[in-house]
Amino acid sequence: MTVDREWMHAFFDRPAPAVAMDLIGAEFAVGGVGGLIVETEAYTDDDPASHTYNGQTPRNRAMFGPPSSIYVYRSYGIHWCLNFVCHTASVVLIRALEPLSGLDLMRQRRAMVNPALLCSGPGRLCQALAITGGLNGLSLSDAIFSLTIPSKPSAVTAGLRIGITKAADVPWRFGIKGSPFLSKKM
DNA sequence: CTTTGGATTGTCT
DNA sequence: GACAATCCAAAGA
Repeated sequence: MTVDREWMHAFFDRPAPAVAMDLIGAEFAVGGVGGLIVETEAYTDDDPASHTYNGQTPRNRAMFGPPSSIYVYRSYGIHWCLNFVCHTASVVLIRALEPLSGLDLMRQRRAMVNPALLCSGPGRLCQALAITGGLNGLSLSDAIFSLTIPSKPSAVTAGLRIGITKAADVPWRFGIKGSPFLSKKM
């Protein structure tokens, strides 16, 4: 257990783009509900598109937490978005999962049947996994979470981040090209 | 105190 | 493709 936590800390204590790339293909679940991470985005501390760009505030406080903790924020007043904290106030936004376990619960929470629509977007994924602001700041080593990094790296494609206006030219979106579970084609 | 603008999604045309 | 829904932190006055 201690080993797991330390390994996880080391994995996340690196620049966000590297972590974002290595998370593709990882298996992530909350309370046994989850799947394979197929899409991520990186935000760094000196990134104009990042919530940390203007320093620490009450909202982004969790982004300054230890590596392997999580940052959850509300988007457009409606949705929640999940981030994994990396080195120095940089984070990885989890944008899409390929559902593997707990499909029935996901369908119930999302009021959707099509598996391609259950977790294909940051807001959808949080709804399917029941992630809310109440989990903000928790550690991924907490018992309700499970995260398994594959021994073999996946074939990862990089592209431009989605839905932002600042620093929109940085290729820090990562994903599995051709996956039907992406929020948007790569 | 007031205004502004989203790291989105579902629905309608 | 266009747009409304709906919250609240951040910034400005």
